[in-house]
Amino acid sequence: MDELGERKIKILDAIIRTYLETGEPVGSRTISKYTDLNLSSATIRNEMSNLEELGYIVQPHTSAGRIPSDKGYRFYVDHLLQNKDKEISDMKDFVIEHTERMENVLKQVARMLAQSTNYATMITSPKYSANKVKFIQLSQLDDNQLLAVIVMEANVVKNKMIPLEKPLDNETLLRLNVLLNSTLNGMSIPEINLATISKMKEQAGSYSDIVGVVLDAVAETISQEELEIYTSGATNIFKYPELSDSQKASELIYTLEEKQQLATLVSDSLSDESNTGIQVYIGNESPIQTMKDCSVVTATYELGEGVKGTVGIIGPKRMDYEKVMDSLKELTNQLDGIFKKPS
Amino acid sequence: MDELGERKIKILDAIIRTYLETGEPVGSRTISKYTDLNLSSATIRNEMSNLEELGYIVQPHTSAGRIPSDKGYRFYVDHLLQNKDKEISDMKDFVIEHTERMENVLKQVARMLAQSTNYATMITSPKYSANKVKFIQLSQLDDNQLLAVIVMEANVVKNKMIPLEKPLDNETLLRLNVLLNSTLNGMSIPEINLATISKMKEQAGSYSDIVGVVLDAVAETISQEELEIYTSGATNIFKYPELSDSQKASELIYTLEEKQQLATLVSDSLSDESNTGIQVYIGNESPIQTMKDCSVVTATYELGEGVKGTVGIIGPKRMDYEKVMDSLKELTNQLDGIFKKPS
DNA sequence: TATTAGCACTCCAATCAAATGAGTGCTAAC
DNA sequence: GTTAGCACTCATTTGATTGGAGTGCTAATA
Repeated sequence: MDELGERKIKILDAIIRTYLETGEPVGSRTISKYTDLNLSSATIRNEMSNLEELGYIVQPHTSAGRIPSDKGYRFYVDHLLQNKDKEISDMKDFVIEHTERMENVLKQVARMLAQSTNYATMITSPKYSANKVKFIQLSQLDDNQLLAVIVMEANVVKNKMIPLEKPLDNETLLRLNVLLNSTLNGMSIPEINLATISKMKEQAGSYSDIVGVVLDAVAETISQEELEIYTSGATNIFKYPELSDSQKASELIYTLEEKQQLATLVSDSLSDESNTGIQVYIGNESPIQTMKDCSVVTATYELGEGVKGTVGIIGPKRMDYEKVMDSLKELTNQLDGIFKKPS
Repeated sequence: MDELGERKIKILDAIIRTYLETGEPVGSRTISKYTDLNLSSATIRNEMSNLEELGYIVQPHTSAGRIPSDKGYRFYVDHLLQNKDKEISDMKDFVIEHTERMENVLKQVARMLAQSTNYATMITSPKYSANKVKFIQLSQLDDNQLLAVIVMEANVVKNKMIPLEKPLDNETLLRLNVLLNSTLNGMSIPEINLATISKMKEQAGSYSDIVGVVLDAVAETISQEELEIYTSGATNIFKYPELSDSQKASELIYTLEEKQQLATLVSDSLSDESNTGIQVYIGNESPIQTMKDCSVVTATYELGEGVKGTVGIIGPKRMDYEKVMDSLKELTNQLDGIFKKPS
């Protein structure tokens, strides 16, 4: 709200709102008519000229209307978009079916969000770094394979097949199971480091050779954290002419399909924590090059105890920030704790 | 090779081959020059006129060259594309990294295939209907949860969380495990029907109430066959102008993203088995409406014992059928048996 | 009788000019 | 400080023109 002056702000606000609706450059006459400022188009023109000099708006070409610059959008998001904390009553409720496989829940969430917003969406699996081991079991599958089943605190189950030279006898298997459970139980992933492992190898005593193989496999499985990213609604971008020419559409959809690049967004959004938990990247603010003509809004959802994931919406710069941010708030609220009670 | 006559066939062949390369309607003059027929353009014109009457080629508009009709492509694929069984030496080898998670292998295959062909690709997880149960284990996870781990013949592991009212004592658990393994071991999915289950409930005797819950959960888990479909290279369609206008591209990419519709292709391709295992759908021959401007080539891969999956390539009608079919053959060969030796 | 040369005709695609109109910037008056 | 008025700019649309590729048909040819 700095040195802009109230009138300029009102005009900027009007310009941006109008542009968000129409997607067309907006001219002085429109503003003069559709605001309660009672100023002639000429005056508006002067102010617009100023606003342009200050970098808030931009002319696509001489003698066209103005459109917001990245700086303009930024100002709008930071200052003009008052979060009026409106009642969520009229918000479409996110009916999340209670499937047990988290994967399916996430896919579903992405799809619903895409449908209700008409933008492209992404959601990551939660990062379980703070998650603890709850239960481990080794079973002899056949003569040369061992199956390790590991259950983490939030009922995340991991499986690992371990090849063996020769079968283990029952007693060894039992001991191993006891050893694994008693040592690793309640530990979180960062705590399971080399020191822990070598200590266990010591305790294993005479078996230490075979035990080593097993331990390494188990440790690897536990600590390997696959960050899955699910996207949906990629084709929604065709609804916005400014994104739907072959070139841009292709690049955008490619990044959504390939997903790796999206990971940068995630780490960004998880670390830099504003108080609301919602982050807005406008145009070049996004770390992803192909999204320079887009805006990305991300939010963090939390299932308690540092178990966090990211959900994001990708749309044109003139996206409906208000609706999008509300949707994300609502969604993260609902998502929070949905996995707490299993099934 | 019916009543077409050798010369007509040669001309048709030339037209299609030229069109496959250029993507432009091909005129009589081009054919007259680039074939060894030594016929003037006028003669070619007459023949083309005939071919058009017979429905093999089509004029986009008067006074343009001809392009193949669906019927023309069909003839080409059925009769002109002699599978010369060329040495696969010059084929780029599919280097499939040996990750243990099948999911990742499939994703990788789809991606590589898309990259090497420049078309969109899909691949399904194998259908395990004939697969047998190898190992089952129930574990008491905590006071009100049981974990069932089921391993199938091809080392496919399934997990299921079973909610309990009150914990089971050790003996019951042991008995259950024995019962499950002794009864279900070696059974394939279709064999596990209601009769089997109720018989087991009988055998369970006094526990039958609690056993029922567990059995149902296990049976459900085993029989629930999730047909996963992975796609890749959707944005490759932008490389073909005839597919890359907003409308078509959007619809196509949407079907690739949503995937459900692709399932119809799969069942089709698994059932109707030609001797080569390769199926070609040209334009409207495809069961999927949005692909009427595309051709789809599918192949079946088999991991032995009726464990089958489908892999497919989606491209413009003027795709390089020869290369595509070769690639698929090569791929299915490599894929066959890759999961036989675990890890 | 089959093939070919020649020519009129069609139609797409590219090019260009003029007309349109939304919007600006500037100046002079209020 | 605000406004009316006017000249100017420039993307977009429209229509007319042209060029070229290709066909279909007819008449000549082998």
